Amino acid sequence: MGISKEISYKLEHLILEGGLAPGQKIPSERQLSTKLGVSRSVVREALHELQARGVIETRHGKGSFVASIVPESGAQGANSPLMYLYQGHTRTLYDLLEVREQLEGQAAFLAAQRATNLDRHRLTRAFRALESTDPLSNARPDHGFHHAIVEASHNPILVHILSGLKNMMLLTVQASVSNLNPKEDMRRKIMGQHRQLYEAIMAGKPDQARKVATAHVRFVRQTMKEMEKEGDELLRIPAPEDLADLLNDSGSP
Amino acid sequence: MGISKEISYKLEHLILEGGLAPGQKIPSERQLSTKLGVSRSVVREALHELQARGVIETRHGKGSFVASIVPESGAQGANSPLMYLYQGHTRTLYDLLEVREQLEGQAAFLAAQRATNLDRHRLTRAFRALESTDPLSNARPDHGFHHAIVEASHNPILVHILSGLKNMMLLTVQASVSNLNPKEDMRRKIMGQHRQLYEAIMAGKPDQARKVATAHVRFVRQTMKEMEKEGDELLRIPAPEDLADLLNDSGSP
DNA sequence: AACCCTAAACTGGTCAGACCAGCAATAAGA
DNA sequence: TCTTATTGCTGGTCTGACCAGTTTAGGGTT
Repeated sequence: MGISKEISYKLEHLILEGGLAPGQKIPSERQLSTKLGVSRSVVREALHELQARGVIETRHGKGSFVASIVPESGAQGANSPLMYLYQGHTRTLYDLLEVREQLEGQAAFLAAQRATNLDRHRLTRAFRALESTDPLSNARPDHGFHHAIVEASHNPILVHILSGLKNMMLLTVQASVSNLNPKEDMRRKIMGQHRQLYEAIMAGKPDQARKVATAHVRFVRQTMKEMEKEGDELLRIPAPEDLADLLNDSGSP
Repeated sequence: MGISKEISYKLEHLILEGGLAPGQKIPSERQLSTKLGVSRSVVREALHELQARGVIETRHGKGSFVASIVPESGAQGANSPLMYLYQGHTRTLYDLLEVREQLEGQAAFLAAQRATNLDRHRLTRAFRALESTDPLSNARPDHGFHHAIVEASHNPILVHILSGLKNMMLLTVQASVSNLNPKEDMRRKIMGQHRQLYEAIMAGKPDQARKVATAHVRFVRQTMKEMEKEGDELLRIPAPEDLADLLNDSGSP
């Protein structure tokens, strides 16, 4: 394997094994290059890879630091390959919701079929919390409600995938949810959908639960699509159109 | 933002937006550097980042290629938390197929909607390969066929999730498919389902495609109720070297 | 003509040294 | 003492060279 990979592997291993604590500064590129006996290019690429994976953070003029392994979200889905891949891309949101539509539907279906008394109790509590929430900070209860449904499906695979997707959504367009709800009209509709979903599951009607759940996600996706007109210049980057032919003209013999 | 980040973002954006298909070769570093007006170092670091994220694969002397996220490379998907958790447990298979049922259905639906000519060509080739296969070694063509469908859906999230699930299935009960097919009766039924699925997608009938796909997975799940297999393989980790002191001795003034 | 082998001409991988830009501590001047 | 300019760190970019795999086109040889 390439030297670069070896270096990045060594560093990552060191960091993860506890040799370097989060927040700690790692040696400068020039120091590493001399000490490791490789060129600075190699060190840079290795660091760049670690940076891309979220292991370290680099600041111009200061140095590189071990990333503070972050927050409370837990290790499980946070550093999935999916995470790194798509966050920040607008279209990702639609892809995400396209998948979620099916999975939430299935989760609701199974939940209506297999929910135990404990599940129903949790679900009810989550639903009540959802009802008595001010429109602004309702990202958390919404998450809790859907999560309760998924767990009631008793399918751990489903739980994992959906929690991963949910995390990705939060990273991709965190603001969109809070942008969507404030409109009183929207909020009422979503509230109604949640209630329908809740009642279908509690009544043990799988097919209806699926129908309502998919419709709910589809509704969110469509209204979110309409809102896209405005808004996001945040991560916008010069038009990729002229890049396309650039890439194409080398593909054909 | 650094130039490097912009470049990697541009390329990633292009790839995800479908400008570059999986497996396709991207221009050489030198070409990119001149066309984009930056140095080769920057291009290298950008590519390196994409490589670290699994978006592209790079081979010495050949070039860089858009990663067709799957099979034998398996570096990142293999050690997903999910892997360790569930492999070997029988029930996992049902959970897996319960989820797959929905996702394959959605993939077929989207494929019937959005397949390009190139997609149709690939799909046809995969289907032909599936037809002319002896029952024994048909795990690979089956994988190829379904993978072609998913990629035709043009939803990278779907591609990733399904490829992950497929890997898990392979680990969980790899032999099951080849145990299922040898029965001539089964094989013919599955063959018919594949043909129906193929034709629905090629004819551009989304709803029918979804129906057939979900029915197919459900059929497999139901007829697969007596399998139990093994599958144990882990990634070994090379011996870590003691450059810990190397890193430590630069931390103190 | 068909074959094999070698010599370019690609590709990515590494190296060296230079210069620019952000940052921080220190020395110089008020 | 306070302010300012210098100096010396840091990462970021550029250049041009060379090494190492891969492919391909020629040029023999049979």
